[in-house]
Amino acid sequence: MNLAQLPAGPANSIDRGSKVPLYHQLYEILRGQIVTCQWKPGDMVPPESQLVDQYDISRTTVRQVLDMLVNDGLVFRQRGRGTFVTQPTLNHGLSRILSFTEDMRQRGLTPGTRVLLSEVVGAPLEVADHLNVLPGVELAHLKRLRLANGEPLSVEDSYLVHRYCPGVLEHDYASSPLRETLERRYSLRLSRAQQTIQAVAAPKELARLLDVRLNAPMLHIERVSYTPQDVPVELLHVFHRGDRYALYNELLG
Amino acid sequence: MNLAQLPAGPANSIDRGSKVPLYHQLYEILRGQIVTCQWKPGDMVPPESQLVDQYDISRTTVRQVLDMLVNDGLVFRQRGRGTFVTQPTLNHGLSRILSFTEDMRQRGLTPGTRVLLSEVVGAPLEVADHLNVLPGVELAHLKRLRLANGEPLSVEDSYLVHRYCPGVLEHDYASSPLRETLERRYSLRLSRAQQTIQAVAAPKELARLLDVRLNAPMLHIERVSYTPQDVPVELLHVFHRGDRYALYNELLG
DNA sequence: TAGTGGTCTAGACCACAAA
DNA sequence: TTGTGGTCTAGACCACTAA
Repeated sequence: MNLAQLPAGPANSIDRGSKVPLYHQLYEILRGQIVTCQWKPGDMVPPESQLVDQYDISRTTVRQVLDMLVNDGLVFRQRGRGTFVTQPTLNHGLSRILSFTEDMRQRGLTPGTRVLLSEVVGAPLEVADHLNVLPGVELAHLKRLRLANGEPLSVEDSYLVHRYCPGVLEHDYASSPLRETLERRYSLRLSRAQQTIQAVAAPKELARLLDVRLNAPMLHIERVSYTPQDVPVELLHVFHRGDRYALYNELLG
Repeated sequence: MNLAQLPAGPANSIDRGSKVPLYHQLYEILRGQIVTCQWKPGDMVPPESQLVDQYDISRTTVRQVLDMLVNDGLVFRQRGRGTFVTQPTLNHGLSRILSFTEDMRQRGLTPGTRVLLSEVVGAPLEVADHLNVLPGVELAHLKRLRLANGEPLSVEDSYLVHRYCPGVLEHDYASSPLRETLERRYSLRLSRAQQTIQAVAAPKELARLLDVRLNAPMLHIERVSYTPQDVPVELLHVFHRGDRYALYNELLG
């Protein structure tokens, strides 16, 4: 059995007997084409008429799926021309959960990582609260220094509920994204997250790690990520150097 | 002619002869009911079947409109129960353009304002660039100190293209929101905005105004707002005290 | 059981872009 | 002219909620 031939990921055909709605199945299929880069930015998505024929689904349902992808920012439509895969957006970190690697690539920077700490700990009270577990429950704690073009940019402090991903710390997170391991090895997909963003002053340890003066301004993000079943899995604290990192997003009136 | 009887805002009936799509007309009508608080948070929106009858529009189209309102975060649906107006969300400042007043109300704080500066100036180079006008073009410049429960919280620096709203500075912005004046007096609706968010150190003047020490961490937001025709109207710089203000939002995987 | 939203179909006609 | 997406209709059957 070869994992590459049978990815745990999305199927590529519709199962009419399944209880999963057709539009949801088709959504997973098309989304899979895009996130795996089988359809690349700028590529035209098959026209609605072709999707209707190919999957034997009504145009209304096909359009519902495309609407979802448009909402996700994965594709855009042009009347008379077609539907196209979006160029990676500039909505840095404020609409989709990005790994540090993805974020840096989008900014045209080369990512680097140094693992500072990797240990299993009992959940501190405040962390337990965010992850909806009892204090003392085993958590995987991973602390990493992030570099952009070799320069220190951020410090990430990650707490994972260990029973959902036992042995998670045995992998190497200097080179491969944590989210990738969670998805591949533990089938843990983080589909949703809540975060707060604040400006804070760098304490001594952070200042030293990031090579800034004491009390330098930092962008602090606290994020809790959830599975599709709304189970909280990860509490993440990120501290970005204020002089080197900005968030960008778009608002509606 | 009484403005209260004939608001410039949305009509409340469908015009089948109009070139504006039905779904868009219905969207404006329903959205109007909500933003004017004729339908209040928690209220049930008329069931789809009733909207179908009332406006003589097919259910598919009615559902398309409700989908848009759901996407806007204005309503949510519950199968078997109905569709309801949302409680004002906690997505503070990261998905909809909020006035300071709205923002404070959502946080349960009492807003206050002191106008620091109000003048017409020639556009500086950097500002002109953001607003897509030539350097030197007349801009209305408004600088305000914002208070929460009487304590200094933020400083807002606003630049408006003066020819779109001549005389805008003659109104009183200590008590009424700028956006409200723009919409009522000048029919300028800000429907979209782009912003960047950064942590910065408080310079001397800001530190004095906000009663923090020099170089204290501040959350800096730079925002350009656009009309529905994509004309940039306002460049806004906001500086929030880092210890008293946080942003919150939700992400998708 | 009655009323709600959730899913899905098979059409129709239109506006726009490109050849 | 052809092919694309944009708008709209009139149904159908289902799943869930509440009385």
